[in-house]
Amino acid sequence: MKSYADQLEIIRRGAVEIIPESELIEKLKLGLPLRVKFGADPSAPDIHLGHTVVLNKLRQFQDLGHHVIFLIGDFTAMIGDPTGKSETRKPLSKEQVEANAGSYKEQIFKILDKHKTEIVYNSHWLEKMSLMDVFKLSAQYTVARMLERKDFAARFEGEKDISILEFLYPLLQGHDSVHLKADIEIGGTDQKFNLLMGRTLQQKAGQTPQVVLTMPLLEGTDGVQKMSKSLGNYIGITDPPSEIFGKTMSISDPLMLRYYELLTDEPLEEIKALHPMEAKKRLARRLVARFYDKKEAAAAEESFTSVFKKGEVPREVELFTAGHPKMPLLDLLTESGLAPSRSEAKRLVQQGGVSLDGKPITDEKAIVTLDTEKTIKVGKRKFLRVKNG
RNA sequence: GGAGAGGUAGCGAAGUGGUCAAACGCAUCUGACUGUAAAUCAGACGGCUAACGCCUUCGAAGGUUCAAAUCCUUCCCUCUCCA
Repeated sequence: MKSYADQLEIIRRGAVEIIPESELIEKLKLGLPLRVKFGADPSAPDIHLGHTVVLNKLRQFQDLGHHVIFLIGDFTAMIGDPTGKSETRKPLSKEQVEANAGSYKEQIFKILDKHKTEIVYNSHWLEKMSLMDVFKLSAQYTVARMLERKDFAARFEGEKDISILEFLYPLLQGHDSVHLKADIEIGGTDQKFNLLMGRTLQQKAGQTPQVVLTMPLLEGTDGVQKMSKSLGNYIGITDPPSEIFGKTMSISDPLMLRYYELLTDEPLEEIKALHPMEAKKRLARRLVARFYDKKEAAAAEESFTSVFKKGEVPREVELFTAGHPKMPLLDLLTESGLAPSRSEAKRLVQQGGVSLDGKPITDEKAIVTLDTEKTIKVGKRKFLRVKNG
């Protein structure tokens, strides 16, 4: 095992806060594997770059010889979002949770070391709690202190609803730490309050409180809001190489630097010296290589260059088989899923967003003859090959 | 339990009997310009129709009216103050 000072340096990189660092040092000095907890919400099984910020940190812990406990919050996911306002937190059935958890496992091992990861489900212990247990847990914290959480405070001020259940979530998450005897818990900065709850409850349970380590939230491709699937501003780690490459290329320059900072360990000064586009390509290559391999990365770059520099059609384009040899363009667009409705399809055509074999079509009444295979392009990056079945 | 305020399209927010498929802003989409960047400009932004137009939307269900997001009734939900 590395010296505690070396470990600390690695752990610090990218972290927003280590609470408190002195306790972390003490724990590291013991020279024993620490129990590093991370809780995941299984409602969104598609892992994106935002999640990888924390996963990378977990991987570092593994490489340093520590024990990672990957907690799947299946119990809370089955209850969902009590306010009913968030689309992303609908209650999930047991089957859905299981399916999501399965796909989670597949994905996290693109980053984590399978052999050094313990996966646990909080339903295993939360399900067994009696009402009395819940009462006892509730009695360990007060509403006043609960309102210290920024998000609660804001809603309280703004006269928005806060359900009682929402007060229970942090308590349950803290209780998970007690149950797992966590030494360290990692999470995004938005989780700070909940992570600290673990410390409080562990202390009351007579345990040495966990050290809290928060990582920054990664902004999505829009550069403003945090990356999330529901906002559609994400780059998924299971996205095809060309998508990862393309999405990365379309982020803004400042955002690119942010991604370098949080997703790589390259020195930023070096990156700033490059032409922004070169730097972006390098980032895109690195990301594809991380989730696939170098060969895919090179192929994605080549394809990107040919499509957007030379205006060619990408090599791999999905094929749609039409039912007729001759089809109105609008039907073709809607039936193939390129447009959600005829009105939308018409709009796209009228606005010059549709082209067939490289030729723009602005006549919304156009009929497409499918004697040979044709390629439709919609917008800047949607391609589809169509042929008559 | 009492008094009051409110629920409008993805979000925020106008609209209080017809001119409302519903102002405006944000987000989104398309085009131009570019480095598929940013900024900017132009346009679109419920569905169906070639089009006149038709159909479905303003918490839910009924009702009044030639006509309702707007008025009435009941219900559901949120917030504030009082108890």
